[in-house]
Amino acid sequence: MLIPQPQQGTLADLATHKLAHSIVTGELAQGQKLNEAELAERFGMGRGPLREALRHLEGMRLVKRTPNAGARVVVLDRKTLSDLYTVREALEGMACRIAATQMSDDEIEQLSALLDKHETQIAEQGGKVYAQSEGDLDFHYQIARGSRNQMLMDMLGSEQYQLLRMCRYRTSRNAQRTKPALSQHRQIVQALANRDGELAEMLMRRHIQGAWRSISEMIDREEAA
Amino acid sequence: MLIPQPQQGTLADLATHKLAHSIVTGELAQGQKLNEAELAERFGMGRGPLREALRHLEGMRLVKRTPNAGARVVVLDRKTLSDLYTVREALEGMACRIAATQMSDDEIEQLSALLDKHETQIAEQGGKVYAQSEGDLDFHYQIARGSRNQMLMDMLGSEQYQLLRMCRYRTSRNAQRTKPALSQHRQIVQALANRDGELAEMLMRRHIQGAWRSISEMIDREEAA
DNA sequence: GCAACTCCAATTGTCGACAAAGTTGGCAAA
DNA sequence: TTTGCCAACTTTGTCGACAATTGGAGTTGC
Repeated sequence: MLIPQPQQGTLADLATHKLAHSIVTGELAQGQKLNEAELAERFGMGRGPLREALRHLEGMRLVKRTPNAGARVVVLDRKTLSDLYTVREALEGMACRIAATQMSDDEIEQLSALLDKHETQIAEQGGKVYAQSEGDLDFHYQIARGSRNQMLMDMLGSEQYQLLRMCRYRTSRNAQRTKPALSQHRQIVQALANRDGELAEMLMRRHIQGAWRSISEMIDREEAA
Repeated sequence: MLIPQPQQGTLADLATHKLAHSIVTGELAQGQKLNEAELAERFGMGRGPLREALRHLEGMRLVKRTPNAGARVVVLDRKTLSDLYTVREALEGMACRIAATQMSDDEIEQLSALLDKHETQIAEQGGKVYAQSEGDLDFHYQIARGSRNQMLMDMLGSEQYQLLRMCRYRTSRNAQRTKPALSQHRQIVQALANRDGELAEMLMRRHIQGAWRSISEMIDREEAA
């Protein structure tokens, strides 16, 4: 689970995690109004902690607040997603380049093993693309960790960037792209193993560009229907 | 002023801005404990809005909270700054590449005019490096705007990223680097005018690497003393 | 029939008070 | 003198109530 510590100290943090999860999984629809009193009751807490949670989620860009008019779940329109993937390309490309010089041989080996696991999962899957999607995030996060850059790790992984997971949940249903993605992942690991940072960055950027094209086409089809 | 709307609706937002400003300018020292009751009184508001503001600042990475132990101003140690500049290199490089194809001729012309203004400011300066520092941020933010990518703009400009301004305030006092920086800025504008995105990205990345080296050396000197 | 106005309910913003956790200082025993 | 424990104080976390603003329903006038 990539959502940070599900339970910890304060109610506000708990509410943050619950809400983030509900938003990411789509349990709370995009653009939906978030009623403070109702949510507070559902979580069994007062409105104070819940308001703090909303402020935190606002910082995460998962909700959008307008003064005196409450908070709404963010809507991932085409432009927002496009912007997101551009940022991702820049950040993950950088992470990959650094990881090539910073990761230990052991870590790269584990990354390779992770891909083996994905491969068997895909082979025996059925409709469990969801697992692959989460696994894909794992792969990318491991590389972010490999950069030894805490800010990159925060932005790409735990805290910031839940937007990406949200996007995944929406689009992973009919993702036909698992096999080419896996192949690209293997290429990236190979470049990392060769300690070729420039190549690794380039492969990662192309990988993300490809993912965006795939998602973009999917949105086109959805809009046509 | 790059801090977004100083006064707007709610007290919590107001407190957010005031606190952000105090932290960025160093009025609140790094690592300083933030006492809720005291701050609430100073701002003339209850603790509720102030707590929300702290949550927001936590999302901005300007304060660090530990449950049941309050919030402290973040400390910019060497590693954090290094990570920050790496992220900046990736994001601003990307912004610059896109801006080369997206900015209008008029915008590029204005950018060039901005640099002219900086040049005269530097010539007649004295010790007013501060103004140049803010001006430098302006330059970088204009390029972010040129990318037409709202997420990049948020990350590099208004909301997120006040960390950078904080760093600037700390290091701008004895910045000897204004002249080479201006020259690099001009090169970047030239690349933008030529619509050469790849070159513009490369120049921007080198520019930021140079800035980091300069700051890194400054930290070395400070640590030696 | 449509527009605009008014009033009302619902929702957000704010405050003060209480509960819980953490911190500090002093006191006693080794 | 040092060390460990205990108690009081400080600070954070939480709740309920009140004020202010908004959005909408209903009504009235044109």
